[in-house]
Amino acid sequence: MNYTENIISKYRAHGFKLTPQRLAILKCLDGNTSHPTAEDIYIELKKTHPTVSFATVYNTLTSLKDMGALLEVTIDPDRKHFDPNTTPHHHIICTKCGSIGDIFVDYSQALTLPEDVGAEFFLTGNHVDFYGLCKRCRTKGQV
Amino acid sequence: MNYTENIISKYRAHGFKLTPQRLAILKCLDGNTSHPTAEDIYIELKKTHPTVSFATVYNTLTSLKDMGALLEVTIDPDRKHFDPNTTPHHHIICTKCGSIGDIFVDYSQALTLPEDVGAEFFLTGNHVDFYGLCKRCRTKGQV
DNA sequence: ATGATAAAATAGAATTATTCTAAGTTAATA
DNA sequence: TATTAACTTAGAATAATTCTATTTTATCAT
Ligand SMILES: [Mn+2]
Ligand SMILES: [Mn+2]
Ligand SMILES: [Zn+2]
Ligand SMILES: [Zn+2]
Repeated sequence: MNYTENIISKYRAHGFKLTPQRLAILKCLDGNTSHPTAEDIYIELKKTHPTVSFATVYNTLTSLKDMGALLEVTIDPDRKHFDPNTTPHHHIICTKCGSIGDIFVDYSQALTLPEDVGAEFFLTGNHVDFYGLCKRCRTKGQV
Repeated sequence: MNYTENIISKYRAHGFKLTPQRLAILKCLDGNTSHPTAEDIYIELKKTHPTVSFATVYNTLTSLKDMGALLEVTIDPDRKHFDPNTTPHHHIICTKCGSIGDIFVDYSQALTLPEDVGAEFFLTGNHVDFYGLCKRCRTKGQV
């Protein structure tokens, strides 16, 4: 069962309607590792569904988030990125071009809180933002 | 030499003017561990400088960032928070009330990239977002 | 001290990301 | 095939941030 099939059954379980727009968004997200913004998805959708609205994109992304089928990635200060891979993982962002890569390593063992902070906060999760330069941006003489 | 004095000399070194508004913003930031938003600072400034504008707050924050005297914290998906403490450190955000705490631990030793990602990205930095519940929010029967 | 001037402050307009609203459309069900 | 709650849509609204044009001022050289 792939991402889309999985979500479709979840959608049905939640009593959500399966509309062409939603299916197109799911198709766009399925296996997508580019961490698209809402606009990226909107632009992609327009190709097959020219009358689709931004509201539908945002509404669907919110539904998917609420179902736990989509993550919001908060690494870019300018806009939200979305990630259909809900396996816990971390990200690295190229500080030059903004491209985002996945890091499937569990650092939890090392990521413990100092005593004073542990007394103040009950820890529920962690996410590492890595910063770097992607291969493309390191290559000299770029266009 | 405290934060403000330090920044004042840096401002002079950069040829920036020292205006009452800038001094007030520096005073507001000095030793501030609340990770305020631009609006938080604006509201605070209004008390002593009723005619101050948002543009001045943003301009000054940008100047401070450019001078390396201020960090932008990207842990809240809804707005930017600012931090006068430029010592490398990490943050924990209460997922209920949004309060942000500091974590002065260097996890770099443990935060290494897997081979494939290391081949694609040249690593320049890291920041850990911790999620949790603050004491206040854990206390039952809150107001 | 005074004047010249580049830099900064201001009000408000503009922009951008996101959310809301009201009206028309449709997937799901019977 | 009809019913209807849920969905889609266009566009308005909101909120964070940036820009613009104008006025003001800190600094520096007289
Ligand atoms: Mn990812
Ligand atoms: Mn901090
Ligand atoms: Zn890059
Ligand atoms: Zn809290």
